[in-house]
Amino acid sequence: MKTEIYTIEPCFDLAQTLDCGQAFRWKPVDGCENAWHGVAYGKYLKLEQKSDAILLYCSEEDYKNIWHDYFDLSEDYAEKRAALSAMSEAIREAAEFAPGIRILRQEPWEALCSFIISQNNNIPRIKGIIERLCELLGEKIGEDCAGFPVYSFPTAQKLCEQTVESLAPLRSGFRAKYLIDAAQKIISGEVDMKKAALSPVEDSRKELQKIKGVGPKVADCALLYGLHRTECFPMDVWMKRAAEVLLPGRDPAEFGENAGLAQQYIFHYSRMHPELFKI
DNA sequence: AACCAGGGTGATG
DNA sequence: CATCACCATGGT
Repeated sequence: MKTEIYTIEPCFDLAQTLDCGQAFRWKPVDGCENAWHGVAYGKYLKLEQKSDAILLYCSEEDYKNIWHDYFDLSEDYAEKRAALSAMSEAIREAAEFAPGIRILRQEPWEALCSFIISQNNNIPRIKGIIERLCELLGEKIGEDCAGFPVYSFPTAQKLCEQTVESLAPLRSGFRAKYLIDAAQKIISGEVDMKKAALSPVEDSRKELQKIKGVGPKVADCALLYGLHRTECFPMDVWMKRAAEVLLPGRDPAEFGENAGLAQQYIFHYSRMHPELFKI
């Protein structure tokens, strides 16, 4: 039962949201940035960018149960953008450059794994490792619009049963042992993502950092993208450089509940203007 | 408290 | 073709 659902949302651009480094399983269809497809919550979705709307190819039920929340469509991004723009000229300009960025509500476990994989790594390779991880240990849930098989993201239980050797096909290098440690601690309950979702953010960070391979940066990414802790402002090498130039003397904490969105605006803007940050 | 390895790939020159 | 860098972290 395929349905077409339109969402008329002024601050929602597919390319800006799906290719800004927060999620790794979305691909342009036929290399054309007007249509995208990917997998989340065990479901395949294809979407198209229209001039004044986004078209989702999914059932009404999936839209209500999954995609509306996944794309954070209850939130008013125009308002968030205005609030952030008022706080910093650089953020105003970065947000104007990509006003259609939204913070996705990804699955906590998937976000945690994705950002463990992301450490000291480049985006094309991160995507490759995650794709191989899903092919190796995920469930086949169907076929995409081109007829290729589609796999869900593997469960913690499935990953828990692996060894560094069995994960060799991922070519994830030293990160394999971190993935296994994460799965073991989630399954044993030693690390509780539900708790991390609700605790004061310093406690949430500490909770996730019990996992080997999870430091402050990876914890912040898992919190922001997986648990929607939007006060988190993941600070990596890129962001440090960008912040020196664009936000000198500013503390990300100033941006409050919208710090994570500010980070995405700045991160995306910096990646698209690398010439500004050459030493 | 500095420093270095880990693995493979993209980017740069 | 060689070298560097990489959405960091753990270990020494």
